[in-house]
Amino acid sequence: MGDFTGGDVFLADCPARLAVEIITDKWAVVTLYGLSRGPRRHGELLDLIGGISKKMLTQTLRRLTEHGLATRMAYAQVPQRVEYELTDLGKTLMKPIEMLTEWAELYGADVVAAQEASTAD
Amino acid sequence: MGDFTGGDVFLADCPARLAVEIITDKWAVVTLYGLSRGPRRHGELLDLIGGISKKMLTQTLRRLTEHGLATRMAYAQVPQRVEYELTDLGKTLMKPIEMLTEWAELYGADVVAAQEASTAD
DNA sequence: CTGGATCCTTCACGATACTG
DNA sequence: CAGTATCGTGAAGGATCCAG
Repeated sequence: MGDFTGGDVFLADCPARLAVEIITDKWAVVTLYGLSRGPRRHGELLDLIGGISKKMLTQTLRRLTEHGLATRMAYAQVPQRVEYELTDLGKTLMKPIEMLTEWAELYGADVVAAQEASTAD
Repeated sequence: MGDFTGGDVFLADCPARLAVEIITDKWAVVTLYGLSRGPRRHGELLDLIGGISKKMLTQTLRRLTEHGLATRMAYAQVPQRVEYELTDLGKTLMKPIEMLTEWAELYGADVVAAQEASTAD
């Protein structure tokens, strides 16, 4: 996403940009989370992740697969069965994500409080 | 990720959702990063973060401020001078973000490789 | 210099219907 | 059940001009 003429920070084209791209994807984190406990079928994820549409889930899963974070296994059955699973690479990403959720548990209330304080001004 | 015991829906309203919202914001992470080394002026950030528009930066900074992650200090000068700085709360978020950038440094190449492999199909 | 207000374009996303 | 295709809407985001 970027060629920048910026300075020394991480914005130029350092690899961190990549992580941001992956994480910034609206449904990626949630989907990864849905896969964190083992293989899941498309329909299972659909239920597990409330609020995501079939289209977005498919799209997100394909992207994760293309990035080598998940695998897609289709079983030739009727009815068709497709399972997604984290790759080893994908699993390595779960640790940073867990850090994030831990942060949210620790400081989420503070953020909400700040938000309300500024809204009620 | 504490709660997500069994058949729980991750998305429902667990605190992690908040972190996802903050992080998912396209420019938030980059902006936080720009502030991680100390107070920065609006214009400085604009240069530091290549590719961001003035509008988006303002908008992102306001949201960070509302969330209690940054402070805005305006000095009554001519020309006007406004500095943004991470709050203590904001600084706590930097650790998870650093985890992410570390991940990117470690595994970014793998992701790119996977991406190219799948694109070249 | 900072940042608000418009305008305008693009696209992300959901809903729906259809294929295998 | 899994995935694709199409369409429509609303939001995101850039460019530009204006104000303090």
